[in-house]
Amino acid sequence: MSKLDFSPIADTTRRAEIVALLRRAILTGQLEPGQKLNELRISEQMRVSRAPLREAMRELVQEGILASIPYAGTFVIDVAAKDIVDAYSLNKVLDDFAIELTWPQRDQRFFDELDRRHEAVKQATRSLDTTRQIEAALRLHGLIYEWADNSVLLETWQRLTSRLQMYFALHQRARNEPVPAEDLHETYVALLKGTDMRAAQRHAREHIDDDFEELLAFARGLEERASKGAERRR
Amino acid sequence: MSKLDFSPIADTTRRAEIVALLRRAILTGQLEPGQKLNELRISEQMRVSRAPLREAMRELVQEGILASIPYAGTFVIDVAAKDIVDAYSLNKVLDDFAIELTWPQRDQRFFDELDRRHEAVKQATRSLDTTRQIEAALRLHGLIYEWADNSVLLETWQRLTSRLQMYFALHQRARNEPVPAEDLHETYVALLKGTDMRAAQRHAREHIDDDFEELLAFARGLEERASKGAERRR
DNA sequence: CCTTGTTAGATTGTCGACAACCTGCTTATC
DNA sequence: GATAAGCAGGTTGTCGACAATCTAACAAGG
Repeated sequence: MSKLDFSPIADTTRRAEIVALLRRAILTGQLEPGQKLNELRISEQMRVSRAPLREAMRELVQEGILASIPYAGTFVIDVAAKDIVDAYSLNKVLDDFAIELTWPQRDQRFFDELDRRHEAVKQATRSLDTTRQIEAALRLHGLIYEWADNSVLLETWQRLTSRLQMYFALHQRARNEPVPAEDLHETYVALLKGTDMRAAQRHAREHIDDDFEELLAFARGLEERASKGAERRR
Repeated sequence: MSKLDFSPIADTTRRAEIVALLRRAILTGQLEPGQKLNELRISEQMRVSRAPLREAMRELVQEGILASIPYAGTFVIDVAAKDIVDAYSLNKVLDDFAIELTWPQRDQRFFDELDRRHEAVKQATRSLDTTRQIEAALRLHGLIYEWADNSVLLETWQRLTSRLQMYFALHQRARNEPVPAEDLHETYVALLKGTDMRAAQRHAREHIDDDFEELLAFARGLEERASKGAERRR
């Protein structure tokens, strides 16, 4: 009996690869909100028929980052200021819950992984690669969800994260300069290692509120652009 | 200028209809957990080609009630006891939040709608149609989410509800007798009309815990069947 | 000038057929 | 008899073509 246990091999369907490609394009902001996805054009670019592409798009619609209107087209979702407010306020509630569930389950492996991901954030920050920085920060943040041992909660957070990542990417793209925000994670990690759960929860809430103001101001700007930019869908 | 404003007309794609048909079959328990969906067979029964059927199935996979394994098939998700525990505990947290958001927005229209839905539950209970009873109860419960004015929260709850509905349907099917549970809703409605938000939240939590014990016991039974029932997938 | 009908082009939705893949059985080999 | 190779049937994944629908431009009529 071998000690080694293998993980399932990667999905080898075109569909899965298309999903990954499209998701990345959307979450990094390469595909802008409101933009229409032309099936024929994309399928030709990817050297793939429309069938797997369409199936991939259906998945992303359900994932909440694409929106489909029958016979009209499939579009990258529009980002309204209210959406960001909504997502953030729910995120706060979920954070609270995730910390509560994770708290009694913290062990050495948890702390190690926490450090590992924190390190990844620092490194990404140094590299000035904003996309990677966002991904790393979200991965750090996601640890409490992975550790909470509640599959429904984890899945819910991952859906929420897709949007948050999109919002952040747009934000970054608009500002076009990296954000430091390092020390915030420093205290976050420290509190998760500590003994005061309430303090950790409180910090998570406040931590969120910090970047929030800035992001929201940006969102209101987007809102104006979007209201008169319906014709951008082409 | 007419005062009447029209709502968007219904989706007329085959895909949308297939989604609705399949979802209903799953949520009412006509398609059992773990069961495999044969694309050719279903497409012939529905007199539809496989393309829209497959797209519909992709949507339901993302909705979390189907699971897909490449080149092996698409299956109705298995119901594990842990899933029910997870879904319920998250539901409690979301209820709390939904009540908090809805509370300051309650108005006459809210109370009217609350009564309307409560009445629908009573009527479904009298009719002994368990499926309709479940749907009515969930619709009553969903009002606080619709009123909370947080689209992300609403969407999250709807996803969660799909599963809860599936669990309930299985439960009912197994017991094969209707559940009264009327008075529980009576107090729930009364508290939502009252002035003590904390009391309403507390009741929502306890209300949930009530049916929960029973449902969980049932789930453990399912678990055993499922572990040796992988070959039921045909 | 405004409204309504028509038409052409482009795009999405659907179909039937083929290719890739998995599974179980049979057969061959030791 | 056990194991491995190979075949056959069935199912999923993908493709290219056709049908249904939408959009925008233009013409006709008031």
